[in-house]
Amino acid sequence: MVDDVAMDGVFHALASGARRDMVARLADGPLTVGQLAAPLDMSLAAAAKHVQVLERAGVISRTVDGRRHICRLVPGPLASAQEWLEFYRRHWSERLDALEELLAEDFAPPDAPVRPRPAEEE
Amino acid sequence: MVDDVAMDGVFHALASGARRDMVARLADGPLTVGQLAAPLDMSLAAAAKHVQVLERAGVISRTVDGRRHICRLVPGPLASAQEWLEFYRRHWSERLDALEELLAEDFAPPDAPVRPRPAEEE
DNA sequence: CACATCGTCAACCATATGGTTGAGAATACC
DNA sequence: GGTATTCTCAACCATATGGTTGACGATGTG
Repeated sequence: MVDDVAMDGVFHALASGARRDMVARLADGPLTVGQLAAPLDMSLAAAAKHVQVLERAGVISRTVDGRRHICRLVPGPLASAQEWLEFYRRHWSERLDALEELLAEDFAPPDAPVRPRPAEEE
Repeated sequence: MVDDVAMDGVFHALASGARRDMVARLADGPLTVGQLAAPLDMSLAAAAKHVQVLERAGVISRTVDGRRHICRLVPGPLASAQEWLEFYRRHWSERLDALEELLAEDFAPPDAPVRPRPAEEE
């Protein structure tokens, strides 16, 4: 199955706008490191590090073609992450309507009512 | 829709086994900070920090009941992450069969000429 | 009241992350 | 050959992360 550490890597790889942008554009086909870096507001070296993060997470693979490195999506890892979330989605839908009732009475501690969404900040 | 920074937070929140474990157990119903911390091999203070990360990402919310802090899942943010992945899943399925062929001939002969030129540029 | 429990907070430490620059290895082009 | 392009690598820096411990506020419980 999907070991825990690998999952860490995948989610961490996705925890950056720059890297998600790369994944998004990679979904339309392979791109070189330079092409991936182009639209990002950072040096090539910085972007290359992001590519490396994606690669180490297994989210992308690279093939070297002459002097350029061609990157492409690897479906598996992203699918694993998606499935992890999908699994818990069931619980949400199950709980979603029950949750309102639940909040009203079921879980209420013996001496204090629990309210939904107290909107507290900081 | 889902702003980029919020997405960063959600994926980062999920990029830790400890925090995913919390989410997993939270899917079965609300738990206190202490209950969330119990199975994890770290101090309560450390676990409380993880709870805080989840909370700031909007993945969970907390209500204070006396001296206990009760945490529950907030479906929205996780659903957003799931949808982000779901969107690109389409691209994967399109490319999935093409990829296998590509890999089959691209990797087989180590000294054969490098094959595909995906981006014909200058 | 005295005491245990739950959780936060602050200080501290080690390491990881995200960016920079400069140098250099390959490769392509003239 | 000489030069430009593509990308990696190493050094460096600032800040974030993930853990620790100790003290403390607030709340239950005897």
